[in-house]
Amino acid sequence: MSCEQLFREQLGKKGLRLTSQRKLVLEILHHQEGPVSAEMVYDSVHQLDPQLDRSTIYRTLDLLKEFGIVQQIQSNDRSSYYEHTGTDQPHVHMVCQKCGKIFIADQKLFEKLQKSLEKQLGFIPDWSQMTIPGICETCRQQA
Amino acid sequence: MSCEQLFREQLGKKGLRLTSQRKLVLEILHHQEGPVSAEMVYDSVHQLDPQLDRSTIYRTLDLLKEFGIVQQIQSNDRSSYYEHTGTDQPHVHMVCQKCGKIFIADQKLFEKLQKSLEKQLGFIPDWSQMTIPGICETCRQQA
DNA sequence: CTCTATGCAAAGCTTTTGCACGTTA
DNA sequence: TAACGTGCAAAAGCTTTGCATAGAG
Repeated sequence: MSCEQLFREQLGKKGLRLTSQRKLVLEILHHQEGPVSAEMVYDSVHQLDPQLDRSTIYRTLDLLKEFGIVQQIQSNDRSSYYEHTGTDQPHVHMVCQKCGKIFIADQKLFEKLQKSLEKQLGFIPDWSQMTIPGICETCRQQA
Repeated sequence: MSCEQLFREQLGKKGLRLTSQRKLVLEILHHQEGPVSAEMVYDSVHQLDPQLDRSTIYRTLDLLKEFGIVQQIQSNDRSSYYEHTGTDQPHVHMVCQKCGKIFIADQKLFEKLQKSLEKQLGFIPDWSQMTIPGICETCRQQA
């Protein structure tokens, strides 16, 4: 099933509608590589539909997040980033504090940690929303 | 060496000065249990010195962070939290996405993960700035 | 006595909201 | 044709900044 169909279906379940604006936002996210900010989505979308408002972007991103079609990522700046995951597993992101580049970590590395946290503190982490700050190899070599 | 002395020394290195305002902010942080927002610091500080401005709080928190005397924590709301670490090791925080409570994780749990990330991606994480989102035990039982 | 720090007021930035008008199913 | 969605404008919330004055060393 295509992403758009999935979106339409989920919207339908809640009595909501698939509009051209919602389609466009999803379309843009679909063609992005890696996480993008709401502002970046706006920029792309704006070129195709100059009328489309930022508020519509935010409202659409909220829905897509709710449906698990995109994941929201915390960054070190003040804004959120969004990544289209489709039917893939959500994954953990690492953000270089120097260059801002975002890396993706192997999910397996977190399995043991997850079990320990659950056992010790009863806390169940949601890795999909997590960002690990740090320094990437390139920036480290430059320093 | 006391925190204040450490602060004064670090300030001195940069030709900066230890003012009564900076002392007060550090003092307040020192007597807090767990992480507090800039606004919470402001509230406490305000009772002792009603003149002291928010901008001074932010400027001071930046310095303290730079010196490693406090660590800044991302939360699930849009604001930052700060925790006095003094000479202790910085630690990883977990934030419950439902009740907003902040937990502290055992640093040992992260050692293996750290090695793997460094080996696989050349990425060196800065745990002191990391926050793990998730659901705490209490909220889970209520659901 | 010099250079830094502060308070004040205003602006910045991302995100949210209220409302009248369009549009979808 | 009844909800629902959109654009617009304004506001909200946290944080930053410019500038004149006050204060530390």
